[in-house]
Amino acid sequence: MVRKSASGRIGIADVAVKAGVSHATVSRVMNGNFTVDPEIAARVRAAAVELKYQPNPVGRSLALGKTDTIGIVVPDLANPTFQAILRGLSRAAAQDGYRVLIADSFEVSSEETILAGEARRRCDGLVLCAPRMSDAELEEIAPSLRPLVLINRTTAAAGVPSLVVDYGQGVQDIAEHLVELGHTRLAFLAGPPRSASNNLRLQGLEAFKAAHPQVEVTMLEGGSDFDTGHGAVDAVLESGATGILAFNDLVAMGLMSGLHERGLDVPGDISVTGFDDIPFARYTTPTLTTAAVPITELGEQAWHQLRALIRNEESDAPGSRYQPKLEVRASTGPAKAARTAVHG
Amino acid sequence: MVRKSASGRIGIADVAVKAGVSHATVSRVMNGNFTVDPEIAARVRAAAVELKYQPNPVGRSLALGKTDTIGIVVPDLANPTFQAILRGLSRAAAQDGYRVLIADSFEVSSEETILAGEARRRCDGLVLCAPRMSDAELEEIAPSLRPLVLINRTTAAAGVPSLVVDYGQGVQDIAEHLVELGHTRLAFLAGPPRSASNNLRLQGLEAFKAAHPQVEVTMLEGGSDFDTGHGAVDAVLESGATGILAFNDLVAMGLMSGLHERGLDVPGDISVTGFDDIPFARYTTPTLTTAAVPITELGEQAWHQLRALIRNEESDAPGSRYQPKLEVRASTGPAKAARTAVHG
DNA sequence: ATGAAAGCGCTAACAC
DNA sequence: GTGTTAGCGCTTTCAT
Repeated sequence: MVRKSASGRIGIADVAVKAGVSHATVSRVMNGNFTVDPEIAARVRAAAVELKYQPNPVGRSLALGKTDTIGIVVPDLANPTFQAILRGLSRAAAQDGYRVLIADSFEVSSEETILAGEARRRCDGLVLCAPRMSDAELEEIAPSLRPLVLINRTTAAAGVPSLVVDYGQGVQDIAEHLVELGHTRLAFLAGPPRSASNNLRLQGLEAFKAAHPQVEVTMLEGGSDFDTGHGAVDAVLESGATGILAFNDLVAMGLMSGLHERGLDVPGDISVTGFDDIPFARYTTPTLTTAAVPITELGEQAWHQLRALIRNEESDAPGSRYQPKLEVRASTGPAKAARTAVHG
Repeated sequence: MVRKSASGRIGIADVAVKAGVSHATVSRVMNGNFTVDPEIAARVRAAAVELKYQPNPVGRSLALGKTDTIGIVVPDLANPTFQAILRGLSRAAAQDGYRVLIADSFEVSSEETILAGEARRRCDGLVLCAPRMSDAELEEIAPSLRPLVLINRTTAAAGVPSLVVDYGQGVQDIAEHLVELGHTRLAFLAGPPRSASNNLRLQGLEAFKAAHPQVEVTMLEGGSDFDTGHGAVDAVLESGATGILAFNDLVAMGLMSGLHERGLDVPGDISVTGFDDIPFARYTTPTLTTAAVPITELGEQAWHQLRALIRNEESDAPGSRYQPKLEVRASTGPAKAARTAVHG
């Protein structure tokens, strides 16, 4: 029995009526099933075009058990790193006909769990970006979120690949670079406390300190944006360090700006380094020494991993590690005679 | 008849079985229907918790005819302007329990129509961000996309509010500022050709030229990123202009960087202005004179408009106009004695 | 107050 | 080859 669609919108039933066939046939035609008589198929297609019929994805999703949508949960959509990941992910997924649903947790780790679950139920898979939740919680919810890909975080839960940038190694490379320039007093302007990538940087610094006991490394609290860097000038000067490793490029830029306002020269008085190599980094004055992370590619790879899981294929690289690449530019230079700490 | 859910996942039927009630009752409880006996309701809730049951949003969407999701179509997710709009939109929508589905058209205007339609069918409403398509096409498809909100674009189609930034006025304010500083030869480093906001800027410049016939305004082709600005140094110098209006802050930063490399001083030799007032603008060297656009707020307002349409309420402000605010910083200064055009 | 049943729009197994 | 029918998981009349 064929009824006309009840709602206002054009449904498969309307096309069926117009073409004088059953809605099953319409469905077949719309899905390219070749067992349909060419003549009838043409009639159906004509009716569909005339009525501007487009299958309702919700009905389709319910019947097929898939949504052709993936979700991504990020701690902060304002952060350029996550924007870049989102961009890479969205572009790659789009090429395979998948859309992306975004969920911003605004750095509230308790919210993350809820958001992730909700997003996952609407989608065929999930990318969890540098989640702020604890290892225990992550491991507990991970199975229920699969297919799941982790970025900048790992978990003991099975079948959950993760893509992580080796921030630890990157920080060590930067520190080595500063030491080679003669710096013996360094300071690290840290990122958000719960950030996994910040922890990796801290671990890297520990390794560095162990290898270079003669170098003094001061730890300063921070954040991930310009203002953090700009506001850290006092603390930086107080530390007496001549080589500053900022959490990321944004922080470095804010810091350089603040130092400039104080009449200090970079790298003449102080060398500053960033992290990420965002496009801005090569246009700052001076241009910024940093560690390049192929961050958009990370988003793209996340999709490839997720796609493999969704298709139930063997993942070719279950968990990849990305090595940042040191980019030496103009914000770092030889250490000048040791500065004395400035107090106040 | 109550059957257990067929698929692997926990469904409403499983909870019904466990609680010894019909799934209708479970549905009532899950939706806070108070006609259910408190004792039974408690039993159902307990069963739901124990089974970790969460209603399937797809089934819900099909039954309710709504998805609690909105879509946003942007021409380029890499553009900070659209990122900011997305952020504002996402944050505001999340507060009302709505999620955001993104569709990036990658500046391909033919793709926009398809993407918009697809996104719309999965969502309860759509935000179309500075679409590149023609007025005719926009007007034609707009009705089928409603509830629809336009950003930086208007249409004759009925019931489609739009939020537009008055880029024309902003550009005029900047140009006036440069004239007051004594500049008589200006150049505009344009944005993407199909960009509506670029057209608005061009219109603003026409108005400016009409009001200031004595001022020479050179038009230069451009784009919307750093590289555009950086690569425009030759053209800028060739123009002989002393006051350069860059399409946006990114272009301005690229240009300043390029000028710096040539040993030219900003604003000593040339004044440079941006547009948007992205956070970076106050940290460049020199700090950037620009026109501030409350772009995140724009995304937020887009949601409020869309929400009103979805709820079928009267929109309180059917189509708002945002005035950019001139921010004078250090990248603009008095014109020095007229430079002669540099050739080659 | 609760269960049975219809229906949201679609796909797919099953008959013919 | 095509129509009939039974779901997909949920909400919501309509009976009781």
